[in-house]
Amino acid sequence: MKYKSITGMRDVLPEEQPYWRWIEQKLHEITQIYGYKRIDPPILEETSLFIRGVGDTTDIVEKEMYTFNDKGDNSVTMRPEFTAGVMRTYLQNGLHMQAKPVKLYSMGPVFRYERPQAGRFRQHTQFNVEALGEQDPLLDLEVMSIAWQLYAELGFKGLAFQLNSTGCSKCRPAYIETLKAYYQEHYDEICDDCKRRLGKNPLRLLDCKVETCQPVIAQAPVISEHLCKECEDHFSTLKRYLDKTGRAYSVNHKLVRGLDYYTKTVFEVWAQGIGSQNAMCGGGRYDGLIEQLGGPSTPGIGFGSGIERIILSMKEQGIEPPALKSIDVFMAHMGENAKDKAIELTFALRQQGIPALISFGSDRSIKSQMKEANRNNAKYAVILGDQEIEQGVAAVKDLEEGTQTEIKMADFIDHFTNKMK
RNA sequence: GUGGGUGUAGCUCAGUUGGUAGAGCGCUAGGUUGUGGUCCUGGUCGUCGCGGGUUCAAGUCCCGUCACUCACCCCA
Repeated sequence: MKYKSITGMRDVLPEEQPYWRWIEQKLHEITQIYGYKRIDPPILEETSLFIRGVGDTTDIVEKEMYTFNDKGDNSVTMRPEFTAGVMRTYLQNGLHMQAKPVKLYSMGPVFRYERPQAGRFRQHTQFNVEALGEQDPLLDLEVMSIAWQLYAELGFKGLAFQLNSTGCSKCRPAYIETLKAYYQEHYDEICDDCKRRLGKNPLRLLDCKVETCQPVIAQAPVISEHLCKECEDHFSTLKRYLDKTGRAYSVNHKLVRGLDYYTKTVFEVWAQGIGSQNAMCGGGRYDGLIEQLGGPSTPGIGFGSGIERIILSMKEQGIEPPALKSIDVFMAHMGENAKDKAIELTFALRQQGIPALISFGSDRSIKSQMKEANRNNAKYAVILGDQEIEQGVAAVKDLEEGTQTEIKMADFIDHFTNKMK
């Protein structure tokens, strides 16, 4: 075999399509219930949009982007996430002039050049929900609830949010200084990765999985105790709203996010079956992002959810999607006259919206044609041979019951259209 | 970028102390005269990831390389 897929790129085979179909359908349904409208930004954007939007010191920007120069010598990048692109189209198309909040969702592929592993691919599919122009924690509740309701309706049990607040530009810098000072005191006790994080991304210190770092993390200052009044109020109100609506959550002081734009609320939903990549969705508030991108100061909140991860977890938990439409009629035939008639009838059925297959070739045994009907899970097999043509009938076998009857040719289409109603 | 594991038919895998390939599933044809799902029988399918080395002889040992996979990093 000469060609194979590129590392980290995955084929979605027919067997998996029912999962996709189902998730997409639920997503469209539920976003509509909450009044969110679909928006599709392009995959390719100016590279600087992501550098500015995601943060120039993040891993995503530093080493994971699919960036190249196009034929006009412009640096372009295949989106590594949705939010920056959605913000760009929000500003470019004047959505920020509309009544607030502006509530949007998207779905499509995103690209990150990472080493693939369970639940992590270089191309994966996200759906993304964004709500802009409102600082009320009610909006946090609403956005989080979309994820909640979607997973619940897909059949996930025991859902719970991981929840934290990462403060804002007023209170976070002071907390980070406190955290750094604490870690300086314990410098000899922490792992090499943490020594690096201390300089580059101190919030991630809390997230380290190395055994020897755990005692240090356990005693570390907790951000939710260092929030300003505004952030504190926001956080406690959100928790109250979550309680009120029965959304389970656990406050996770270690939950921090890798993108620079998050403020106040951050959350994830965890799931089983996706290896160590346990977040099925992740998101939070980004009250400074739009201004950062050159727009008017506008609060916002959103999340992304990886569809491949949802599917992995569904499989792990034995959640089956509804089957796609199955075949109703399989048309078997013997002889040229019968084949001509079979073609006519098959296409007439299809015209009526009845799923129908017809056997290919001309000299196949009835036996093998019946096997094919069975393999395709057809409900009925229609058998046409010289006898039937002569008598002006079609033999119809019910493959579930095993019974067989003859239908007059003149009644054939009506017979099936009535049956399939 | 770092570390562990694995690479044999379309799929899941077996291959014993080195002697030049097997099973199940699938696909296909049959089990008498035009009928499926169970059962039985036959058939189809492999440069044993790739390159080099040791050997009379390598799927089996050694080296390299690539790919896949799991984990770290990071993230959906």
